[in-house]
Amino acid sequence: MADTATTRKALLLEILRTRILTQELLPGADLDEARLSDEFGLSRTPLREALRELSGQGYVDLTRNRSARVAEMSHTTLRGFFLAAPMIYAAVLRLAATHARPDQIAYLKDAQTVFRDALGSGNVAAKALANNRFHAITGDMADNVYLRPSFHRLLIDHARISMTFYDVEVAGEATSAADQHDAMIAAIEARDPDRAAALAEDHWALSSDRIAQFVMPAPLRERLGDIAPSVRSL
Amino acid sequence: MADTATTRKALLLEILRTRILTQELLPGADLDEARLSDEFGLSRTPLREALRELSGQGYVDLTRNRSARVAEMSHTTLRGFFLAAPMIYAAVLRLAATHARPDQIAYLKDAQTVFRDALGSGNVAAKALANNRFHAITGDMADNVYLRPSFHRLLIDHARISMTFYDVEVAGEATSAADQHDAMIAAIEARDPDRAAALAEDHWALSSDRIAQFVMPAPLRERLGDIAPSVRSL
DNA sequence: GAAAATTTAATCATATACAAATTGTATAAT
DNA sequence: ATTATACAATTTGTATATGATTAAATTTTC
Repeated sequence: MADTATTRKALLLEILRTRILTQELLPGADLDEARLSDEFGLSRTPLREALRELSGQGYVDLTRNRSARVAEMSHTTLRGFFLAAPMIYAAVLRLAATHARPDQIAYLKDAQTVFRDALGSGNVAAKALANNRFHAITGDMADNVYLRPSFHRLLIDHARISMTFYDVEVAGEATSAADQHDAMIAAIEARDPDRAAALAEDHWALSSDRIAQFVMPAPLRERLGDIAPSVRSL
Repeated sequence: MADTATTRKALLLEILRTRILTQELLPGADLDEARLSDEFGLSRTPLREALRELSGQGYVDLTRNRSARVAEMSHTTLRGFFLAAPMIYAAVLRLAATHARPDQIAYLKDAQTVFRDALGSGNVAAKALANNRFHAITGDMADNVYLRPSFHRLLIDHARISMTFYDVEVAGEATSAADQHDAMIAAIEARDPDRAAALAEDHWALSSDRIAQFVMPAPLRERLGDIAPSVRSL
C-alpha cells in the first residue's frame, strides 16, 4: 500500500493495522505504550488515542490499567465468524450492486489488479492484504453505516485467518477466488443485486471449505510400528 | 440507571451516551473539548480519549483538526436503518435464544420491569433508555463479536429515532411493544431460536410502521380560503 | 520450607504546557 | 462593491511531567 499517511499518527495507525492483519502481531500480543511510542517517535498521548481508535475498529482490546492487546481469536470467535459472515457479506454485496458509484468501481478494478499480481508473487501477506482491500471497497460501496462496522470486523479476522491457514497454497483455489472477484465486479457494474449476493455466498463457501480443510485435515494414517520410539513415548 | 461509574471518565462516557441517545445532544452537535473538560472537571487528555471511544461505538464522528460532533442522522441513514435493522435484529435474537445464560435472562427480566415502569411514567427519555437497555442485553446474549458493533449502532439510532418520532404517544402501541418483549423473553427462555427471530421481525415491523406514520402523516386537508393571507403569501 | 505481608519496580492514567492548524475578521487593493 | 491578503483569535494536536495502580520480588513470619 502507498504511503498515503501524512502525519506520524496516521502512519502508525496504518502500520499497526497492517501488522495485525498479517499476524506479524499475533492475537493477544502485548502492545506496550512506552515501547511503541519509542519505536514510532511519538509521545504516549497520541499513541493512546490511536489505540482507542483501533479498539473501536476491532483491531485491539482494551482493559483498564492493563496494556492494550491485539484482539483475540478463539475457537468461539471462529464459530461466530462462520455464522455471521455469509449473511453480512451477502447483504453488503447486494447493497454494493445497488449503490456503487463509477469511481468506486474503478477503485475496485484497481484493487483486483493488485490482487492478481499478489497471487503471482507467492507473498502470503501481500495476498491477504490485497484481498482485504478488495472487500473493504465493496463495503464502502454498500454505504450503510449499520453494516459497515460488523463487515470490517469480519474482514479483519478473515485476513488473520487467511494468514493462519492459507500459508500452504492449494493449487487452483486462489485463481478461482480471483475469478469470483471478477464476477463480482461484473455483477456490481451490471447493477444486479441478486447475482452479487449469490456470488458473495459462493465466495464465502469457498473460503470456509479451505479453512475447514486446514482445521480438520484428513488424519494421519500410520501404524504404530512406523513411528520412531522417541515420538511414541510422548 | 444506577451510577455504576467509578471514575470520572466512566461517568463522562455514561452521561455523554445518555445525552446522545435522548437527543439532549442533537445529531451534528458540536462537542467542544475545552467546554466539556470544564463541565466534567477533567483535563483534555482523558476527554479526548473518551471521544475516540465514543467514535468507535458510533456515537460521535471525528474529523482531523476539527471538533468532534454527535453522529449525524440524515434521510440516507434512515433508509439504511430500515434496510439493515430487520436482518441484524432477527439474527441477534436467534443467537440470543441459542446462547443465553440464566443470569442474562434474569437481567433481561429486570430490564423489562424497568421498561414497563417507564411506560407508565410518561417520560419519553426514560422509555427510550429502558427500551435501549432491554435490547442491548439481547445483544450481549447473542455473544457474537461480528454482529455486536452493527447491532449497537442500530440501537443508538433506534433510541434517537424514538425520541424524534415517539414523543406523541399512540394509544396501545407502547403496551403491545412491551407484550412483544415478554414474548421474546419466553422464546429465549424456551431456547426457541425460530420463534425468537420471528418475534424480532414483528417487533421491527411495529417500529417501522410507527415511524412511517410520523414521517409521512396524512396530509392536512384545508381549503385555500381557510389559510390566513400572510401565510398564503409565502 | 511454605505462606503471607511488605516493599519495589514497572506501567497505565491524568494534568499541564506548548506547538500547529484552522477559522474569522480587518484592511488594502482592484 | 468585491475580492485578496494578512493578522489575530480560537481550537485542536503533541510533548513532557507527575500521580495512581498493578504486578512482581523480596523479606519476614510461622
